[in-house]
Amino acid sequence: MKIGDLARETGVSRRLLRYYEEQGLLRPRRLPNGYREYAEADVAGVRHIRAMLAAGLPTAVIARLLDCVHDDDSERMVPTGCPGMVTDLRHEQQRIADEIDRLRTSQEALDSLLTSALGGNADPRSEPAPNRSRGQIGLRS
DNA sequence: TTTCTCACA
DNA sequence: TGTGAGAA
Repeated sequence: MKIGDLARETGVSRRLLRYYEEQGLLRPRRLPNGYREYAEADVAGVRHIRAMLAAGLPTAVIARLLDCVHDDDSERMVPTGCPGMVTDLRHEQQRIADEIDRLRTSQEALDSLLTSALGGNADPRSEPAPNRSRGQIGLRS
């Protein structure tokens, strides 16, 4: 199938499908006219890519893990297991945990600043944010 | 319709 | 990570 067909079947834009190829996530063969020719299995492949991206995995890792999963009867992505797969996933798990720690530290610093700014108000996150939308888009009439 | 590339958020 | 535009 051509790129437009795959885009229609998966709901992923043609532009994004080309981007996935560029990142090594899809390997369509080429027709003599240069057009990409995708296999039926690429429909599931795109679903797997979306699922892994949603799990926070970077494309470089997804490229390695893509051959380590398959679909069960109900189109659920299940790992088949590859050497290094668990290591990769654990590493990503740790990276995300570190990122959460970093964000929590930022949040605490901002909470502290806001607490000072509000003069000791109990919960710095309870104060409504200032309304910056007035006089901007969407209000013409 | 599709390709590729550059620029950008 | 993902998009838009432009030229072929």
